[in-house]
Amino acid sequence: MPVPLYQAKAELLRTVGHPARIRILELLSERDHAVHELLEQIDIEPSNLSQQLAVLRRTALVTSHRRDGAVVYAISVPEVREFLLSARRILASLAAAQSDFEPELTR
Amino acid sequence: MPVPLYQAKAELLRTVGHPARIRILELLSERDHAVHELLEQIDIEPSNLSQQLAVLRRTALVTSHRRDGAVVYAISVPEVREFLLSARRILASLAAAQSDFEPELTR
DNA sequence: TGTGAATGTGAAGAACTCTTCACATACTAG
DNA sequence: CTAGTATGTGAAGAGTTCTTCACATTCACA
Repeated sequence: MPVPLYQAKAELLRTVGHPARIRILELLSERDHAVHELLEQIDIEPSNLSQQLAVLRRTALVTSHRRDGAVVYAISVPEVREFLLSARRILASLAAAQSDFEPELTR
Repeated sequence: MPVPLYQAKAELLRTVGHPARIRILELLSERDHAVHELLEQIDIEPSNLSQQLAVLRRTALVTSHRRDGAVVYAISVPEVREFLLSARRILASLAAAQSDFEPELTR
């Protein structure tokens, strides 16, 4: 096994592991968004959004370009969508496993 | 969209986003491992391994039970495997996208 | 029951990440 | 050119996560 792969994976996961950044990636995986459109959807300060976008740019998960005077962001690789779904499936599965026990635990 | 879902996803991703914990999950997704078997494969202190296992237990990603005097760990939900593959696919895709440009950049 | 190997825990400091704020830059329209 | 809106950056402090270390617990079995 290539040793630095764990590092790279860990970095990727930590990069995505932030509520605002997940929100951004989910919005972008529906369609490209201008920064001001993201701002309408996500409740954070403009400069904070900018910071989070910078983090995603640094890891090359998103790309940006200027269109009609606004900066438009896009997902750089389509695999991101499947990845987010995959995370959701784990959560669903964990939640299901927990609720199997809840009847016993809550009585 | 359910608001706390981003939180939960972010937490999950941050939990998995650690080299040792990824290594553990990959080993466990091949087959169950006793703690001392994990120790042979991963180069960290026993107590550190124990800490990382505790983190994974807390988020219910793994389960443990004692078998023949040793503590054996197992993946709790099978979706973890697909999730890790999914992460690898993004990395591969990002790497491919980068190397498309390398010829220009390195000359 | 006593010893040793295996596993786990708590606490502390180092290292890292987040948010915020003040300011910088970019571009558009008047 | 000038004002105004949109976007980005740097730096500081608060908060969080990691690693380490000393020690606790568990269990097998002599």
